[in-house]
Amino acid sequence: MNFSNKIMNWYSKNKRNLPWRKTINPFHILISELMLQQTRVSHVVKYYSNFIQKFPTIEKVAESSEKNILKEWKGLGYYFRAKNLYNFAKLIYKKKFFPDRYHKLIKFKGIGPYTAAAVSSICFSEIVPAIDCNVVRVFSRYFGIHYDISKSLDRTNLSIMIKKIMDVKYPGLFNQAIMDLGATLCTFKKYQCFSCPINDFCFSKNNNVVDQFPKKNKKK
DNA sequence: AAAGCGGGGAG
DNA sequence: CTCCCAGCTTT
Repeated sequence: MNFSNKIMNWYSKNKRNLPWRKTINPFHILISELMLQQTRVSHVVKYYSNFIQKFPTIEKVAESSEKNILKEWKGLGYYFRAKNLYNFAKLIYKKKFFPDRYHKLIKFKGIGPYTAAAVSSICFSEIVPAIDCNVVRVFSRYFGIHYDISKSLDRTNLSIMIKKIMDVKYPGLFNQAIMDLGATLCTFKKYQCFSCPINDFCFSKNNNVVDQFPKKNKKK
């Protein structure tokens, strides 16, 4: 089995049961990804279902007020995300066409490289890696990348590497599989290499240096 | 390249 | 207490 087969096989058996995984409605997926920016999954779960129940469609959001959107966001933090979501809904409501490619999505305020890749791969099967801190951690350990790849330029290089090994038929599932691996087994601390599906060719596991990755530049 | 933006959880 | 988490925008 190649890298992708191992990941996809593991994911099909071990994926977490999360509410936004029951749909490929692009607006719902976008809401989940906006909520998940720098926010833990367990925290988002409480808000996501509540939000889409109150605002199930783009129309409902667009016809609401910013104040009411913010009310649903209360406690989640990073409140500009809610404002960006509201502005996005109003724009799309007028255009009546949901942006279905990475290069279209990333033009909207609040949608960066990660979120554009997540939505376009999950909802529209675009072959583009979604790189969040889980993905950075997994691949910096797997490849043994000896420098800080959290910066934008280096993420472009990482993206090219991932594109070569990702599942081309189910890029959205592949992206989520890597993130799940980073969230459940390849965690920051207390990682569980013994049950990892890709531990055979993992650089840091084979060299016993998992705790040294990912590399971080010292700040301040 | 670095600050600012939130709140919560783990150690 | 510090660091981190399904990041992005602005300076």
